[in-house]
Amino acid sequence: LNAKRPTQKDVARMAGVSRGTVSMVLNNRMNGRVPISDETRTRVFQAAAALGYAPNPVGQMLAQGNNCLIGIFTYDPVFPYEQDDFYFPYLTGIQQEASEQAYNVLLFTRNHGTEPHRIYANSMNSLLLADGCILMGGMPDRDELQRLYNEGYPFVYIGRREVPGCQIDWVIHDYRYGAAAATRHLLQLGHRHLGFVGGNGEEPQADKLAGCRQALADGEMPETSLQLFPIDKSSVAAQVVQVILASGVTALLCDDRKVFEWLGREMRVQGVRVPGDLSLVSLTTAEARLPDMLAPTHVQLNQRLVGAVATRTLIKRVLGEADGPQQLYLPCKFVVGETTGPPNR
Amino acid sequence: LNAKRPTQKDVARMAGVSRGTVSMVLNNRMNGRVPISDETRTRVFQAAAALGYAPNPVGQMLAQGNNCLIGIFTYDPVFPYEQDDFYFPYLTGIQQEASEQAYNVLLFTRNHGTEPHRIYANSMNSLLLADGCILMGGMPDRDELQRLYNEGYPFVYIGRREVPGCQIDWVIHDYRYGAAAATRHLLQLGHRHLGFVGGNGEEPQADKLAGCRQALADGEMPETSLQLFPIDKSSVAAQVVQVILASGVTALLCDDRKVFEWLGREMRVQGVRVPGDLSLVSLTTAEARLPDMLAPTHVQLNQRLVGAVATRTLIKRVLGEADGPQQLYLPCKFVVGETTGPPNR
DNA sequence: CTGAAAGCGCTTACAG
DNA sequence: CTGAAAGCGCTTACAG
Repeated sequence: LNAKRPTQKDVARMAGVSRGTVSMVLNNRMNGRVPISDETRTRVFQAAAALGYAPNPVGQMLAQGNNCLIGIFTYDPVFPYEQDDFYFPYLTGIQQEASEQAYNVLLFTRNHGTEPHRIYANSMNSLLLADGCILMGGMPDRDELQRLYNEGYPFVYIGRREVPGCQIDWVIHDYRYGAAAATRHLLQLGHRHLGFVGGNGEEPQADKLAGCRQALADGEMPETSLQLFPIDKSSVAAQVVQVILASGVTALLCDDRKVFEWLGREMRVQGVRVPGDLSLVSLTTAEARLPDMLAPTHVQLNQRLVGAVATRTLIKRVLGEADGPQQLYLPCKFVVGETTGPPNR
Repeated sequence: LNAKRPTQKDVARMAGVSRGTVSMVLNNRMNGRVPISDETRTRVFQAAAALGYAPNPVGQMLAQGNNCLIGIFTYDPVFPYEQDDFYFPYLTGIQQEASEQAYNVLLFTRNHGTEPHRIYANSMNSLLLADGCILMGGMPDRDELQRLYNEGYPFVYIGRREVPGCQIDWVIHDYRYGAAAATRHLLQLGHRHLGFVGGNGEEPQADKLAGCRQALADGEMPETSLQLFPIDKSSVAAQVVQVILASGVTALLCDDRKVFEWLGREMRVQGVRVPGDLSLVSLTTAEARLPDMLAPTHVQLNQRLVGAVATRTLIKRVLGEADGPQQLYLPCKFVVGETTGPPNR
């Protein structure tokens, strides 16, 4: 395509030195103890500038074996786009931390067309270009995680994930705390019969459920209950709302914002009043997006922080500075909005 | 750190073939016309699987000279975070297109601490790891763009940017069209004296201004005017609003969403009614974020599309399939909301 | 102070 | 059908 880029050899020839010297000068390294003469140095710099030379990073990477590259791989489709505002704050945190530690960030989008998205495309690890990788996504392939772990490839999962036989690194919000706080709030308002609506049965949801149950137990109230309403992709909102209404619960803990909004919309359609007829809590960050929406009572996450800490942890792991499995719970905050109130019945 | 990863040589040894053969088999390439025997192939595959071998992409990149990597570099700080929802839709579009074309995406965050963010860190092109790069950001360094262009490094700017002596590639919304539509709308409502509030004087703003002026000229109304209210980082909202009110304009075209929200907030503080006292238009996508906010009259962008088209253009350029400068205007849509109405005076 | 050589892990003509 | 060699562009001990 373009005229070939100038190479180290060109600079060396022009400056009248060897390639090794060019490398030393440009990287400001003096390998033996004796420094290179100022006169030689300026000759090299001038030649580099004259040629518009910049070292080919690929050559450097190969020779040094260190790429200064943090990968991001997600098991979720990047699309549908509605998830952007959930996914991207993590990315911001990752970028920030990577930037501070002088790493670039590599998004492994390459095989994202293939369904499902896999790390071992053609049965080979496709993550090797990065020194280590941040993994995300609701439903990872545990076998892949196990294999990755056994191969010694450095990675950190955003979200708690248990892999048989391995203690993988993860960073995650303390969903358990958040769910417990939400449950206490509902108990204080006078609710006794709570519902929990959730989708997949992955660890983050288990943590939330555990938090709810613990708060109920700690509350030591007589006659409290927690009913589960499992949903999946085939669930119909109208039916789910009917089932919930018929169940006698007066308040609903929603696994995440998506469930929260999905139910909220349907309730409005059916004329169910929130919080009059039913109190509603989102166990992840939710926002009042439309002008006529209530401010949600929700557990506010700090995705930026989680992303940054995951990156810090990963870099430590890459550098061999992490001893033992890193499994971190980061704080989240319970925020009382307008979607919860005293029970009506 | 970890036990060293198995290398091509290990596979070759185990399978009892040469390194070249391993390469041929694993890449499913038959360089001469004669295929490699099935028996040899399975031996190689088995050895690779047994060792958990995956080719080191850095080696491949160096040998092939093609990295399948699209870079993203922005002159804007990634932070403050408020810009996330403006910046990220572009990213989504880039990712999508890169994914479809089997490219990975590299975020050049590495020197993002240094102020200002530069491509030529240590006077050397830091973008070389990617085959080509998408550039973004409000206030690029034109000298860098010129140098990049002259070196033949493939890049596409998101946003029109003129560089002396070069015809660089860019992809951009048709702001001119959007601004013209907004202006026509205001004229139809009966406004005659319009204001334009804008910050930097970069090309996108010039396009918007040109659109406004053209619509005014085409309207052929007597006694219309367009007043400019330039602002910068030191501008105080309260003062700007005072100046605007005193100026006699009845409608305001805001260069972007940030200006729109900044003025909107201040007007509410001062009790200026929108659109009663003043009609307000945002010339980029704006949303009603708070429950008691009006639906904005605005020009709706399609950042995802722009990101995707920029990526497509860049890849063509990288592959040498682009002939001549690529300078594309993509459609945007004018949306009438609640912040515009007939003038009061 | 500087140069020649080996090596990083791969691919690709070129011989056999 | 397969192997030996050169080359991608760099860095890093090692000699001088």
